[in-house]
Order: sequence, then structure tokens, then C-alpha cells
Amino acid sequence: MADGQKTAGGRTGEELPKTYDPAAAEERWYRTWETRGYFRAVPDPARRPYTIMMPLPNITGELHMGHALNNGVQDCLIRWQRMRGRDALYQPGMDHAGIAVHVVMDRRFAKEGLTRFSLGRERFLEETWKWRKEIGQAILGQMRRLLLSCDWERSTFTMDPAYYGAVEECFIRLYRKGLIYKGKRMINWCPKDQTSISDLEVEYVEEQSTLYYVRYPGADGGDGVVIATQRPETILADVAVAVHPDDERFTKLVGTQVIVPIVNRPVPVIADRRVERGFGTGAVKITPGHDLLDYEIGQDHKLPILIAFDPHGTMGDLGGPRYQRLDRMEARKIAVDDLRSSGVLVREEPYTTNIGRCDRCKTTIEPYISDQWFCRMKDLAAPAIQAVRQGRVRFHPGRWTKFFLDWMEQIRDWNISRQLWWGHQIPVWYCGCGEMVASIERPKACPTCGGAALTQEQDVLDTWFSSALWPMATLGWPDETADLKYFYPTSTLVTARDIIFLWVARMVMFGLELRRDIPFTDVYINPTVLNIEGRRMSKTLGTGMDPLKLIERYGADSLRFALINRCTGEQDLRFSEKMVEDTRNFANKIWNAARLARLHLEGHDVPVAPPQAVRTLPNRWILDRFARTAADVTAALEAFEFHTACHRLYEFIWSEFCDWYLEMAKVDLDGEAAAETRHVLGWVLGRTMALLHPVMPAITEEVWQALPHEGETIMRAPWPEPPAAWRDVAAEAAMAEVMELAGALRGIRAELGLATQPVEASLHFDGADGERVTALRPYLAHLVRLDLSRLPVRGLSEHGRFGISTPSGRGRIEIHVEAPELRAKARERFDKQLTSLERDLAGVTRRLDDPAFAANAPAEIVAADRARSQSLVERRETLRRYLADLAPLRPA
RNA sequence: GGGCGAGUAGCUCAGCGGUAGAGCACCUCGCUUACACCGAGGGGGUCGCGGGUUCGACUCCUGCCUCGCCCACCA
Repeated sequence: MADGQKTAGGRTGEELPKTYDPAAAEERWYRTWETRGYFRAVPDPARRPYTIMMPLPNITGELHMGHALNNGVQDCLIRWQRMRGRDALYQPGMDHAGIAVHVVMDRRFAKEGLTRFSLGRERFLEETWKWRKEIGQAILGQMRRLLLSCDWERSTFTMDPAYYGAVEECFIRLYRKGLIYKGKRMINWCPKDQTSISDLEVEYVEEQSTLYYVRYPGADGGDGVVIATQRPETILADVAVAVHPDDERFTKLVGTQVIVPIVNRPVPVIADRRVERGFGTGAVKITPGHDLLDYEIGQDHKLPILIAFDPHGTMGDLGGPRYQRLDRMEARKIAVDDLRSSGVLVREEPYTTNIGRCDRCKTTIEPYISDQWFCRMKDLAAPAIQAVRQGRVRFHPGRWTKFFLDWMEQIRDWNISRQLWWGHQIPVWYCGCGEMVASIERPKACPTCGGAALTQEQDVLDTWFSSALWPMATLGWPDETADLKYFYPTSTLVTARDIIFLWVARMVMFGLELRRDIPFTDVYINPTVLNIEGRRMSKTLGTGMDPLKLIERYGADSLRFALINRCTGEQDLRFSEKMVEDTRNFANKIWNAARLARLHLEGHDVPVAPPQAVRTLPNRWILDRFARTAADVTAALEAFEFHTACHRLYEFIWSEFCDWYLEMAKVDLDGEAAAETRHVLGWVLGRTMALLHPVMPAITEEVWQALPHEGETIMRAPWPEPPAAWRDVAAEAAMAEVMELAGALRGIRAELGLATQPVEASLHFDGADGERVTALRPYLAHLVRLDLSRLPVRGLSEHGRFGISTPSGRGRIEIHVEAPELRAKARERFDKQLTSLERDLAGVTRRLDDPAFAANAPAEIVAADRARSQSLVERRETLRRYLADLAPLRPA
């Protein structure tokens, strides 16, 4: 199907079924594209690169609607830029997703009564690799079903050997630069997953709790002080009571000792400005082992640290045998009982508070003191902030810029170590002598003592530490490969807002630190997919939808369009299956337009070159509309306004092309303009497929292939950029006239119930040039299904008439339908029109009569109103004339 | 406690200073040789509420009310 291809090749019109079958076409074309290597991207100095790094899906489960949307948008951009001649790389891959996979595996093991600890590290990793293989295959299959044009040969997994090496290299560079340190700090601890997590992985949920007011008696036998706490079980680890230094209620107590209930331990009363005087009683118990603020206060006051429970949340021996081995939540109940029975529980009140929960497993997080690795963020953040401020990295929609900057400006150090097994083991080696060496390979000997028995750090890195390298490591970093030189920095990152801090920010920081360049120039934040009630789609809530099911029912093209069509940028996306069904209907509409085209193009020589100097009104008009549509769609995509692009395409195809152009073209397909019309019809439809291809890849290829075309795939067809000269204002005006006349006549027909009745009609004009009217007549006749051909062009009917006119510079076209028995209905219709017209006219007149309006409004607004007023007056005269004509018949 | 976003036709959403729009749903007519996954026509909105700016406000400012999301170490 190549060279100078001029006939509508392929199958015959009869073979095309009445409804489009997406499954077959999608499967067939996807395989063709892939086997022909259309998705491959290799550095080509003759072209400019365009790169999108897919936000790597976690290997935790199947793809959901969020992926369908996110990947759909990316593929849309990639296909568009590829058609524009860019060397387009769509980089796919998957994330090992450390903690998330641990949670999945734990759940699987739990069914067999196992835990990762009972299995041991090695067996656990074996099982997890098996899982990765299975789920990885499934995910790859699903991404193909979405018709993504990724360069699959570059597919990367974050634990591939090369990627693993890049992560280690990154760690070592940052460590040597002093940007990574190890230390005992208070971190967020998940007692279920048995690991620390970063601040961003704690999810705060508002919950009902109780605030307990507890008296700590004075060591001297005095009343002491009453404090308020939500966590009576941590009383066991109290080391002080703190009050505000300026709080006069407690001035006398500062420096004295009070007795901690239950454990009867004397502790000091200290003063610290961080205490809120207004909260509770103004006095707070200090438990440095189990609360971040208390920890900080404790440090400053050199207080000891006591630990009430271990990493599993199990109580230690601080409270004696009564508390030992209890879970912390159980211990709380006992503590309340004990406080109550010893008479120090002064009061309990209901209290709502934010409880921190583990992002992944929802377990209540414990602040816990632990030896961890941290990444120093301030210095990394500064250049990233600058890059965004200077507009080198741009967010779309723009409001996310502030969102990003606000967080970056108050950034805190990042806990990057995890007490997990699935992940990148930290490349640090310990020697018995206390030495610590960062190295990818096991050091032969300890640099300090020469000992050879070095052991590697057991902790692995936070998953996001490795994903932060995604745009670089996939291209070969730390090696300065040809790919890295060519494709980095990448072009557009399309992602969800909930990982702007977790991922986007860290890519920017790492890119600037390690490669001295931003990772991407544009970030498009796609909407969140919600269900129709506006609730988050979630498997656990049962509100999720399976994109694969929708693809089976309606096709990937339809799913893609339905989603991309609702990317307004500002709004989240309430989604329902109905939306995909509607798009399926759109696809079918396209399909049938193609069938019609094939029917008429079959067996004719139809040029593939753009039509030149077309003569008929429909042809001139549709080229004008096509030029406008192409410009609008291009501009919309450039501005990341996907919904605008989709709406324009929908409107052009369904309304302008199918409803108006095709109907009018039918008139010409038999006459002397047939060749020109075939050419325009085939050309416009084919090029429209090119405009739509980024959103609906398969049907557009299918239709394009069935039409006269050049080249072997629509994927490589040039992006439509029609010349400005195709704009045809005269054709637009003439078509506006046709549309108005047709609309009015159809209205009359339908409203008067004339649809099934044959109606006599005549076409009349005063002063208009006959040629123009004659030219429009056959189109109108077809559009409104009236036989106008044999009726006189001039002369009014003797009988009553009704019809419609449209003002034109050169005269007036009127169509009169004779139906004397329907006069009453016609009068009703025109009366109604007159009423609404009078209302409009009154509004305009009021404004024009207001001197303030004339004085203050811009001249063109005033002029437009004048013109409108005049046309309304003319219209009113016409309507009045019709009504006069429709007056009850005089006796004959 | 701060910040951001949303509240426009029954539903999902555009519009964002100069005549209230789309798709779907609904009602009426039509199996007209591309399409009933269709065609033609029609009904339906005091643009969340109150002030203000303006010749003019759905659109700008300012309060308030609902809803959603993010950030925050008042125990």
C-alpha cells in the first residue's frame, strides 16, 4: 500500500460492518505497530527529542482507572509530538514499590500462617521475585491494551542490575558529599510493617478519642499539678511535667518535683515556651520516648529517655508485671483503670484528634527513637526552588507551582532507610571496630583496623529514593550515554497530584544535584479519577472500576477519549461507564462516516494531495472548518487543555462534518462537482483521523487505512497544519445562511407535524442574485427534504405563507411552505418567536438609551449593540409580515 | 489552625466583564439507500448566599454557607 496510492484501496464498502468492532482493530493495529518498530526511539541528531517518562506503576496489583487516564494522556502527547516530527521516546517501566509490596506479600503469607520473619530474608526475596515476574507480565499486558506507544525494549524495573547500581552510586555520591547521614532520631514507626516511614507516608485521620485529666501529686505532699493526655499508657515513660514559663498559675511549681502516677516516680516540673498555655490545664507531661515535641523538649532540658513499649507496640517492664507484654492499646485501658482507682483521674472528656496512620497498612504510627539514615534536604531543595521560580520547570495548571514551592521551602530531612528486605540494600559496610564504609563492593579490608569481616547494612532504601532517579537511570546514568545526552532533560511529566512531593520534587532535586540539570521542563498534573458520587476510586472501598473491563466492552479508544475529554485541569473527574458508552457511540459515528466515504470513493481515482481551489460551498466551508479545527486542537494540546482539544474534535466530526458537510456533499457526489467532492471528502476525513489519532489511535488508523493515503501508518502521518489561506469567510457566511434557513424550516416542519406529509414549497428572493440562490437550492432541498427543484424561484404564493428569511447584504432569501390548514400552529410559533425577540430588543434598547453606556462602553461594544438592535428590528418586521399573511383567510 | 479547589439545566461539566453553553437524560416526530451506538425538533437555569466595584458581573473584590483535597509536633 505505498507509492502514489490513489484509489481507495483495501476492502470494499460492503465488507465494512454497520457497527465498529474495536477489539479486532485494536489488537491488529497494535501488533502491527509494535512488530514494525514504530514505538522505538533512538537518538537521531537530525531531529529534536520529545521524551516522556511513564510514572512507573507499582508491582502491587493490576492497573486502575488512574493509570488509564495518566497513561492515556501521556500517549496522547507522545503520538502527537511523534506526528510533529519529534524523536519521541515514551519510557515504560515498573517500580519495586518496597513497602507496598511487603504489605501485599505479608497478606499472602498470612493466609498460610507465615510471616516474612518466619520465612527469613532469602526465602522472602525469592517469593517476591516470583510475584514480581507474574504481576509484571500482567501489567505489561494491560498497558498494551491501552494502546500505549512505549518503547518496550527499554522497559526498566527499578531493581534491574543497572538501575540497582545507579541507586547505589547515587547514595554513595550523596553520602560522600555529606548530604546523607546516619543518626538516632525520632521517626515514624509502623509497628505492623516493622519499619520506619517518612513524614509523607503518614496519613492523618481525624478520630474520636478521650482526653484524660490526671493529677501528678507534689513530691512534697502538695496538690501537685493536673495534666491532660490522650495516651495514659505512656505515663509509664514520663520524665517531667512542663508548663509555660510565663504561666503564673504554675510559677511556684517550676523547679519542684511531682510524682508520676502508677509508677510513683518523682520528676521535675520544667518551664518551656513550646507548651501551649491554653490547651488542657496548661501543664503537659513529658515523654521523650514517645512523642516528637516531648523528645525535643527533653533534649533541650537534658532529660532522660524512657521507652514504654518495643517496636511491636508491646509493653516493656516500666510498669512492672501488670503491664508487661500487653499491647499498647490494651495497656491504655489498664492505665485508665489504675488512674481511676488511685483517685488521680480528675476528668475525662471526649476529644477529636488526628491520628497518624501508615499510608500502606493503616496501622497507627508510633513516634519512635531509632537509628536511621537521613538525606539532608535544604541544600538539595534550593536549586530546585530556583529552577521552578525561574520557570525552567513549569507546572500545568499553574496553581501547582505554589503548592510545590510552599512545601519545598519548609522541607525537612528525609528518612531514607527502611527496615525492610525488598529494595536496594544500603551500600554501607560495618566493621567490628566501629568503622563504617560506603561502597558498592564489599571492601576487602577495613580502612581503620584492617579487619576483613565487614558486614553490609541491613536496611534498604525508601522506594522513592530510587524512583527519584527514574529520568536519569533509565537512560543509563551514571554513565554519560548517548541516550542520556540526547533524551535528558525529558519533556513532559504527567502525573497525579498526590506524588508531587514524594516523587516530582525529588526528581527535580536529584536531577539538579547529580546531573546538574532539571529532569523535565513541564509537569502536567492530571485530574484524580473519582466515581460518579465524587468518592475516590478504591479497591478496598469497592468504588473502583476495572479499565480492562471497559476496554473489553467499548474499546481502548473510547476509554481513552472518555477520560482525556474530561481533563479540564481544574476539576477532578467524576467518572461513570456511561461516559465510555457515549464515546463508543462517537467512534461508531466516525466509522459510519467512513463507510459513507468508502461507498462514494470506491472505484474512483482520488488524489492524496491536499485539495486546491475548491469551488462548491460545502467543500470550501469544510476546508475552512478543518483549518480552524486543526489550529484549535494544536493550540489546546500545546496548552495542556485536553478537554478543549477533544471538544473541538467531537464538534467538528459529529456536527460540522457529519451533520452538515456529509449531507450537503451527498448532493454533489452525483453531479459535476463529484470529483472535487470526493477529493475533499476523502482528504478531510483522512486528515481528521490524523488530528484525532493521539487520543484514539486504533479507529483512526483503521479509517485512515481505508481512505486514500500516503505512507504506511497514520502514526507517521504529518500533523495537520493547514495553511491560513484556507480560511474562507465568505463560505462561512453563506453556510450560516444555509444553516439558518434549514434550521428554521426544519423547526416549522417538526413543530407543525409536517414531518410525514409532503409539503409544497417554493424558494423566493427579492433582490438577491439568482445564481446564489440557485446554488443553495439543492442543498436546502436535501437538508430539509423538500422538493424545491421544480418550483418557481420567483414570486410569492397566492395563499398564506410562512417561512423564514435571513438578512444578507445583497437581498433576502425566503422559503415559503404552503399549508393553509396549519395556519393556527404557524401563528403560534411566530408569536412565540416575536415575544422572545421583543424581550431581547427591549434589553438592547434599554442599554443603548442609557447615556452612561454610550459614554463609558468601548466603541466596538456600542457598535455591536447598534447592529444587533437593527437586525432585531428587521427580524421583527419579517415576523410581523408573516403574521399578517397568516391572518385568518378572507372569504375566498 | 492555615492553604488550595469546587458549588452554572435532572446528571457530568465548559464558559470567567458585554445577547447563559455542550454532552447525556427528558418530551415530540421520523426505520429518509453512512449510522436507531441514528436523524430532526423541543422543553428546562433568579449561574451557592449577602454586600461592593463597574455604563454593564455567572465572570472582578469582599464576607458567609456547603463539599473535596493538601499542609500543620496543642499533649
